[in-house]
Amino acid sequence: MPELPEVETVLRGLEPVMIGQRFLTVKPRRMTLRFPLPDDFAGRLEGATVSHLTRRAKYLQVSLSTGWVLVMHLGMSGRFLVRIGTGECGHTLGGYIYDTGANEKHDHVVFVMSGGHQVVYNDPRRFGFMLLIKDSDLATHALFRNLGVEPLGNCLTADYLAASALRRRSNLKSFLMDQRIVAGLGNIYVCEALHQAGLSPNRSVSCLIRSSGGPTRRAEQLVAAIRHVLTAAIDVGGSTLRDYRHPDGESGGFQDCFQVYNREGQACVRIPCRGRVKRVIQSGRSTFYCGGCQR
DNA sequence: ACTGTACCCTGTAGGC
DNA sequence: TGCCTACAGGGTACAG
Repeated sequence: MPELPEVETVLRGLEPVMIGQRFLTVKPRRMTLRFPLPDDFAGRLEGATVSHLTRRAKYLQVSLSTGWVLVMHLGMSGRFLVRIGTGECGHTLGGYIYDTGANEKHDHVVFVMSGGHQVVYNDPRRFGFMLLIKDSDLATHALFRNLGVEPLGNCLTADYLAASALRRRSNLKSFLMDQRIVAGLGNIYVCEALHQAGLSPNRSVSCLIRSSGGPTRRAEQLVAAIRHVLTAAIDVGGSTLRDYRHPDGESGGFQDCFQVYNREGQACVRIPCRGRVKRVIQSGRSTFYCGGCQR
């Protein structure tokens, strides 16, 4: 579900209700999501104060006063909802203040914050998970150790893409989906970035490398396209498909900007391209692209 | 070492 | 209406 722009939007929605606040009560309504919740999950969070929130790839990291970090991943269908709560006794004062359409049956974890909000984790498919990792172990933890560069950071360059492509023989789609290369891209934004760059998802990654070993113009275009697509998506609060919502219940807007994703059979929007959007399966996932302008 | 497949789980859309 | 299949934003354990 959530790719980088959606996780970034969730982060921004949670910051105002979590930063500087204590966990008063933590109520796991189910002990296992994708993995079991950490031992004594509630006990280790209750009383701790949130110092700050960060995002790495598609992970949310909530840093605590205790030196631990609550690491959360939303999987395919995870979402956070914010309710106005009473705090100490955990009774809901106003119920859902926003009509989000969420099914309460899938509210798996409730964080009651000292500021008077309840942060509810809802996840029908339960592919999401939560972990507690020591701050000092974060960088070397198996989840983060092998992650590639942040696509919106300074490390994503045409040189980096070309160098990463040297050791590989896959196509561009699989290459960009690989979190060890670029961390945070998913199916939607890879499809959109490749369309923006005018590159076919079937093309070999070797097209990024010059014979001298340096980056090609295609590599430059790809970097610019990734940045552009992600930035535009974050600006409108990510994409809302099916059940994804912001913590405040609002929908994202980027689904209205899709050029190829979910548009199989429709006309390419690029002018003067007259191609139609195709859907193919690559590595078991749908790829949408225009056979006309993506070469 | 790399690449593709099956799988975790639930909900929804579309065909009949 | 119901039943069936295919498919969904992710990541991992395997087999080849």
